[in-house]
Amino acid sequence: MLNESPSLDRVFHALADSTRRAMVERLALRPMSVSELASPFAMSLPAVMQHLAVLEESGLVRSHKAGRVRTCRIDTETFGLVERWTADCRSEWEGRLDKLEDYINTLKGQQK
Amino acid sequence: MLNESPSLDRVFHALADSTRRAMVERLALRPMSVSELASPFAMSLPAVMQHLAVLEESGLVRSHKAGRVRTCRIDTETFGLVERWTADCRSEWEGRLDKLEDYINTLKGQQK
DNA sequence: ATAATACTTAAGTGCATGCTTAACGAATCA
DNA sequence: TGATTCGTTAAGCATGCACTTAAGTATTAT
Repeated sequence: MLNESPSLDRVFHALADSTRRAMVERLALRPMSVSELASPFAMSLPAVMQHLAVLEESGLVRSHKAGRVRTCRIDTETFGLVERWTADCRSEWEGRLDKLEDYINTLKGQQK
Repeated sequence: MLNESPSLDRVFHALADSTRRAMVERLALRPMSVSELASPFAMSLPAVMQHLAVLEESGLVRSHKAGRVRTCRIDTETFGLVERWTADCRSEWEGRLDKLEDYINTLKGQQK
C-alpha cells in the first residue's frame, strides 16, 4: 500500500481523456492502422499520434510498422493493472463492511 | 460507445495521481478527518485539500463537516463507473476472440 | 477571554497537456 | 519517374495542474 506506481499514474492518465478512451474502445473491436483509428476524430493526425504515444507509453496499446502502415492493437495485460487496483480497493472496504456486519451480528447475539 | 463522458474523464483524472490514489486507499480502510487523511503526505494541507476537491468533484469521495472537523469517506458507487467501463472493453475484445476461436473451430471441423 | 485546533481562501509559480500548422520521410501507385 | 499515400517531426501556443506561502475563519479547549 502507499505505492508510488508511476505505471498506474500513466495508465489512469491515459484513460482520463475521452479521445483516448474512444481510441481504446475502437481498438477493442479489432486492430487497425493509425489513419483508420484516427478517422472518426475531428482533429489533426499529429494530435491523434500524440494521443497514441500516450497510450503506448502507458502500455495500453502496442503497435508495429509494416511498410508505411502502422498497425495498433490493445495490450490486454495492462488493463489488468486497472482491474486489479480497483478490485483491491473494493475488497478492502468490503472486508471492512463484513467485519462491521460481523460485529453487529455479535451484538444481536448478545441481546438474546 | 464513443461516449464523451466527462464524469469518466474526472474519475480517471482523479486516479491518475499517486497521492490521490493513496488517499482513496486510506479511505477504503475507514472514513477519517482531513488532517488524519493528510498526515502521511509530505505536502502542505492546502495541497491535500486540493487533491480532496478533485476526488470529491469526481464523485469518488464524499465528506461532511461537523463542528470544525470534516470527515471524508469513499463513495463506492462511483467506483462502479471505472469497473463497468473496463469490463465493457474487456468483454468487447473477448467477444471478438471468442468469435475468432469459433471460426478456427469451424475450419478444424471442415478439415475432418 | 485567550489560545490552540482544524480547516479554508487567495495568489502566485513552474511545468505538463492538448492542440495547431508547416514541413519532411519513406513506401506504394500510375 | 513522379505523384500519392501514410506517417512523422518540430515549433509554438493557450490552458490546466500540482504545488507553495501567507493570511484568513470558525470551533473547541483552558
